[in-house]
Parts: sequence; structure tokens; C-alpha cells
Amino acid sequence: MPKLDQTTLAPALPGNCSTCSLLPAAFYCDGSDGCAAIIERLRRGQRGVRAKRSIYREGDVAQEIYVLYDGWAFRYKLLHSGQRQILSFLLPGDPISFPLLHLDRVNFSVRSLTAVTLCIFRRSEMSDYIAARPQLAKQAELICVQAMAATEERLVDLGRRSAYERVGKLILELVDRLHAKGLSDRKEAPFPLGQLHIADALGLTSVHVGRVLRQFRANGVLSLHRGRLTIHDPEALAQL
Amino acid sequence: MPKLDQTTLAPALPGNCSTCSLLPAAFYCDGSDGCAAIIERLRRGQRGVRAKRSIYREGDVAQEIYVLYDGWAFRYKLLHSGQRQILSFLLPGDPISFPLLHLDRVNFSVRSLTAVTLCIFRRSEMSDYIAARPQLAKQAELICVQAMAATEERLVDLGRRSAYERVGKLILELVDRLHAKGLSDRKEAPFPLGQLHIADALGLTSVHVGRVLRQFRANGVLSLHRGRLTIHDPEALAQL
DNA sequence: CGGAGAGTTGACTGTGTTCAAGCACCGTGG
DNA sequence: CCACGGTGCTTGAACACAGTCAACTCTCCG
Repeated sequence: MPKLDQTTLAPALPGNCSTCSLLPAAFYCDGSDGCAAIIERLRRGQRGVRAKRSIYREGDVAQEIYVLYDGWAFRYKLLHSGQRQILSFLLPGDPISFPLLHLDRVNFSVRSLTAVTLCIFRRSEMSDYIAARPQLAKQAELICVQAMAATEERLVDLGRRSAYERVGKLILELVDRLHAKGLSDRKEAPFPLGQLHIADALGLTSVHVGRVLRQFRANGVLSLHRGRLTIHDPEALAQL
Repeated sequence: MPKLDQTTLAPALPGNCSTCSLLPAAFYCDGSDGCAAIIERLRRGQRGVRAKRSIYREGDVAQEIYVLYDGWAFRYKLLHSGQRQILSFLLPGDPISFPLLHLDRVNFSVRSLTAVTLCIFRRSEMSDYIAARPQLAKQAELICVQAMAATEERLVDLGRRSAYERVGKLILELVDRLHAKGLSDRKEAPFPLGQLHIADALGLTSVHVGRVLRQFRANGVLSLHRGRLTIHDPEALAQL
């Protein structure tokens, strides 16, 4: 079995923007002809980051903003007590992260899960570019509203659902997002999250997540092994 | 003791927009001279709603959007099981709610807590008005990002903080917001939330919220009685 | 006076945590 | 090729925070 590409040091390198498969779906693309050329001029290069490395730290001044070209990462907050709450997971094509356009200091941290490549933009340039295009500004607001809806859905999970439901819904959400990007067939998927990541995203402990995953396995719903997710019973999963 | 104005049927009625004290802080005001006149033309009147009435139901098509002129309300989601998760509380001057500008169907419900008056706008008109003003579009995005930050802070609460901390932080947040609007001196405030509302916002039960409030009273931190909040020890509260 | 709704209290239960030990896997280096 | 150490996963026992259920009180209001 070949190494998972998510764990290699240098994932696929972006060529130029006009051939980039992620571009058409990006929030900063208005679909016009000249768009790719403009964005290519806006792009300030790329950066490779190894797995489990810090990308932003809470309080950093963000002059540069990144788009995740390849690999997985996550946004989180750290408490004084050392506890961690993961806010969201970032998949290939996701911006890191939209609010950065408007905040002088980031109010969360970001860390790579796998090796990752980032496309680099200057915040001020990207901001001007969007502001000059009402069409894009509207699209940007839409992105923000959708992120809001996702966060609120997660809020409902933490407030009112059992550990079993939370874990199931998180996995389902990630598989759906991967599917939308053409990175999974909904039966199998790369899955670089550890039990501790799942726990920190869902307000649980890694020990309990382990027990819940055992239940899922016992029920024949899904199994998670060595960075690989397999879904045996999509029906049962969707039921949540 | 006079009746609390939050529970009267018809709260203060808005005059015209140019004399409205809420306008300068509203997200749809760019601060220009002609602004109030334009908004006054945009405004399609007002509506009074009694306490504990439904304002939006999840799935509704929203042609009209509202700004809360007076009174308290809250946004929430209902689960199949009948459980409720409150997403946020709305105070005088808050829009209900920003995402409505971009969503054809609302993905949450809204209910009045006290008697309420709403200023009414047509969604399409408001949307066009903002889109035509890049300055406003940017302001709108900022509002959205701030709402996002608040929701993520709540997410951290539900995921990683004890019941005692959650209740304390919620009360502190509301007092700060009231203070910012000139509606509280941080020592006392109207507080129309019941224990069930607090519980549904924080992922707890009303019984347990009752116990936590008793602790706060016993510790001499704050007391909550008959729709009135009194803070005895702001230090201890801010410590959370 | 009577009823509804919200808050209070107590006993009991349960979901998820804590702590601790052991195991499997994997990359590294001899 | 194997020994080593680190990290992450598994398991079990004891515990705690918060939930459930049920009875009771208080207040408001008709």
C-alpha cells in the first residue's frame, strides 16, 4: 500500500491559477474570463507546511491570508486551563479563514493536520479586490453566512445531542464535504483526524470518543482505522 | 414599583429614523447626512409583537426583515425530540438577523421574550441598498464576522466549560451588551430570561441552572429575581 | 379564590470523565 | 534485522457533573 498523500511532506504543488481545479469554486472567483489572470497576479506564491505544525496563533497580526490548496488543517481556541476547542476543520480549497479579511488580529489558532500547501495572498490586496466587485462582495457575505450556519449547527450538537450523535454527524459532515470536492465516494475516505481531534471538536474526551467509535464498529455502521474511514451503513449514519 | 417596560404590550414607538437613537449604531447606516432620510424611505413601517410570540419559524420564506427596535427576543432551533437550542439573544437595536439578507429560507426560529416592536424592511430593497454602497457592504461583512466570533465563543463554552462558568459568562455578555446600548449600569439590569431560556442557550436543564444560580447567590456574586438582575461582585464575575 | 407557570428542593440515575495501566503501531537508529 | 521510544488507541474501575422525576411552593393574574 502506498503512503497516504496526506502524510507526505510535499503534496501536489499548485501550477498556475488558470489550470487550478479549485479556482471555479473559490469565493474570490467571479467566474469571468479575466478572473484567473487577476487572481494569479494577486497570489504571492505558496508555502508548504509539514503535518502538526502551527499556521496561525491566536493574537497574530495577519498580513497574509492563505487558501488551503492541499491537505487538512483545523481552527481552534486554547483555554487557560490548557483545554482545546476545535472550531472547524479545513479541507482542500477552503480559505483560512474568511474572517481574516476583516480582523486585524486573528481570534483563533490554526494547525495543520497533514502536510499542507497554502496559496498566499496579501490581506489588503485581496480586500481591495473584493470591495471593488459588488458581485464578489455578495458572494463573500454568502460564504460568511454559510460558515455561520455550520457553526450554529455544531452549537446545537454540543448543546443538545449525545456523544454518539455528535461523532456520527461530524463524520458525515466531513464525508459530505470531501464528496463535494470529489475527494471521496462516500464509502471510503482518507481521515487524518485522531480521536483527540474528534474529542476536542465535540466537547468530549478522547477516551469516550474511542468508546463511541467502538459502538459504531459493533453496530456495523463505520470503521476508522489508521487514517482511513470506511462507511458500511450510510443509511444508519444519515439517520442522525 | 412600576411595571417593567419590557413586559408592556406596546413599548416605545419609533418616531422617524432621523431622531432614532439606534440608527447611528445600525449596520445599515453609513453615517452620511442623507442616510436617515434614505432609510426612512426604506422602512416599511413597524410591528408590535406581544411577549412569548413567534416571529419567524424555521423554513419560513423571509420577504420582510426586521430590526428589533425595542424589547428582547431570541433565535433558536428545535430538534425532532422537542429539545430546543437557543442560538443567540436579541437586544434593542439588533437586526433579526443578518443572514436573512442572503437566505431564501430562514434556518432558525425567532421568538419574542418580552413585548417587542420591530422596524420592517423589504429584503430585496435592503439588499440592493447595501450592495450599491461598498462602504456598507464592508460594514455588513464586519457584522457577520463579529456574530461569528460570538457564536464560536459560545461553542467553546458548551464544549469546554462547566455549568457555573457558562451561566456566568452568558450573564456577563448580556450585561455588557446592555451597557454598550446604555441600558444598564453593570450593577443592575432588566433580565427577562427564565431559567429555561438560560438552560436552552447553554445546553443545560432548567433545574440545574436553578442550582447554579443558587450558588451565585450564595457566593454573593449576583442575584436574579423577578426579571431583575443585580450584580454584587463584578470582579468575581469577570474572573470567568 | 383558583389555576397556570415558573422556580425550588431532594433522591436517584446516567452519561461522560478521570486516572492508570497496557498495547499496537511506526519511524528511527544501531 | 531487531531493539527502542514515542504517540495514539484500548480497557477497566471509580467518580462527578449534570439530568430525570416528582412533589411542593410562590407569584401573578383572572
